[in-house]
Amino acid sequence: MHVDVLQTLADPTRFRIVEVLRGGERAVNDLVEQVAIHQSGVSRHLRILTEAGFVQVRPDGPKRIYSLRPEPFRELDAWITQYRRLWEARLDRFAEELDRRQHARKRKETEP
Amino acid sequence: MHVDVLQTLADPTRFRIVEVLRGGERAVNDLVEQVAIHQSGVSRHLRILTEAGFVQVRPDGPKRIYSLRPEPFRELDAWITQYRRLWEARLDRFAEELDRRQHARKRKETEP
DNA sequence: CGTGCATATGCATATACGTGCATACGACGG
DNA sequence: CCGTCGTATGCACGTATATGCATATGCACG
Repeated sequence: MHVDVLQTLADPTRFRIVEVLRGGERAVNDLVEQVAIHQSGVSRHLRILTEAGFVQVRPDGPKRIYSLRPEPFRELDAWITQYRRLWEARLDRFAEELDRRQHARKRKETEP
Repeated sequence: MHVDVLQTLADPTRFRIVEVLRGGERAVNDLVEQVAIHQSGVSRHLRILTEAGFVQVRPDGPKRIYSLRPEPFRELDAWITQYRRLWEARLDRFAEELDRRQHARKRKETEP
């Protein structure tokens, strides 16, 4: 895995933004209301998140609608799998197989 | 989840240390050889990792043997589960159930 | 076109943090 | 005891980075 993914998420404000976006796509101003910092800051964080692959933008009139992208989360999930043996022992194989199936399926389905 | 976990991992040197420790317990000097910074820095990082719950120490003569602890990884894994729906859709429930079973097995969790 | 709303960017600042150096602390062997 | 090896800590420094303010850019509508 790559530390950049972690560094991107490690900032409290960006983390919050990501969590809000988990609830669905949002315009910049909607995010500003939830994060307690100035709008310029939010825009800059969104830039960073975009460059790191966490979010994508869709213009809607004068607004810009941001939403999450799966890749970095997937990467993180794949990485942490290597550490599952720390708390599993017996279920390890089972989990790995599940993981394999998920990756194999690769069904794309957008959200509820 | 809590950002501290991410912040702790977000430093390249600490990340490296964690990855090395995935291979098993190590004394401080063993780690120093692998991370390209001064020994004092490594000790400092180990302190941070300890306080964040990532590692534990075991004295061995004059040496100190560090090893990984599962909790923060578990926490991270639990958090990322919320985002699995970004790339899965149907297997989500299955994964959750597996997760539940894992948690049920090891019900032991409190610390300093 | 000009006005207003939504978002991005340049500049300046403060603060946090990783790092090295020197040194202190602790354990063990002679 | 005394010295040495292994590790932790105080101090000083440089740098990265998050933030606010002011302003630029972009888009819609009258």
